[in-house]
Amino acid sequence: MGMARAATTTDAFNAVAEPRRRQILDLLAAGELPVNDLVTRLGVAQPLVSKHLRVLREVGLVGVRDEGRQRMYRLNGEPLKPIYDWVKVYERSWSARFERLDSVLADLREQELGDDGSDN
Amino acid sequence: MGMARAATTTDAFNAVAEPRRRQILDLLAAGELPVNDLVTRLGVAQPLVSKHLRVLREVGLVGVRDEGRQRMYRLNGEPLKPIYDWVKVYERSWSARFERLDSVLADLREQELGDDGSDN
DNA sequence: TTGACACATGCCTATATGGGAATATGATAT
DNA sequence: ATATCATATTCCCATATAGGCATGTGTCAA
Repeated sequence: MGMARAATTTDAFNAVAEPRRRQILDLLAAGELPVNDLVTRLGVAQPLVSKHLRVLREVGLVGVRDEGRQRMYRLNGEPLKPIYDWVKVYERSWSARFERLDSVLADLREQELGDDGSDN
Repeated sequence: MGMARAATTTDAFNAVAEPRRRQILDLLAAGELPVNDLVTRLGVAQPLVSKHLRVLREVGLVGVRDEGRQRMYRLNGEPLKPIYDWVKVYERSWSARFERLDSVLADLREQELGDDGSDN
């Protein structure tokens, strides 16, 4: 009764963990594209692209529109918002913008710990 | 010779696809913690926490320090930067901040398409 | 109708889990 | 030395892929 890794269709986090799917989204960011264009630009087999698109569709990251025999895929970035919101908080851990503030806070913390009441 | 999903230790994208690991990072964001504190706060089995910590360590998202019989884990957010950088670009697809600009661009595009040279 | 084109789906395999249970490792206290 | 506490590792299982290949489905042209 073991559990495996969560499905790629569980949420955007799992969906975009796959590099190929991020590439697809990057390509769609410039505008609608039919599957074949994605196949050409990615240089991978068509069924594979279709499968990745299915995953992206199931988490709502892309939408489709029928146009003749082609299917035009378009980006829908909204499901990425939870990722952005979550990761944004951690920006302070690498950005130089926060370095000064962090060092000040660290100093305050040290001062507090070392403060034994004496005024020296 | 089939390929499976990339290892969770491949990069931060795969590592944080697991909700439990995001929880761990969230807890460590407040400061160093020993494994047992994480076990208590997460309410999951200790071996499971240790395994998640291993994954996080392998992608560099946490560091460890030995303190007696405890192992103090600390956050290192830097590996999250690629995620932030990638997802940041898509903010325009959901944020209201960009809605006006986008609608202007859409109008321009339509105008261009519909422009047949007549001035009506 | 027949054929070509654009996609989607089904089947198969090797791989990588997340979690449970038991056990191993390491440090501290007695 | 021994018991105990704190973590890590190992073995196991069911599940979920990503990719390759073959095939099904739907649309348009001749």
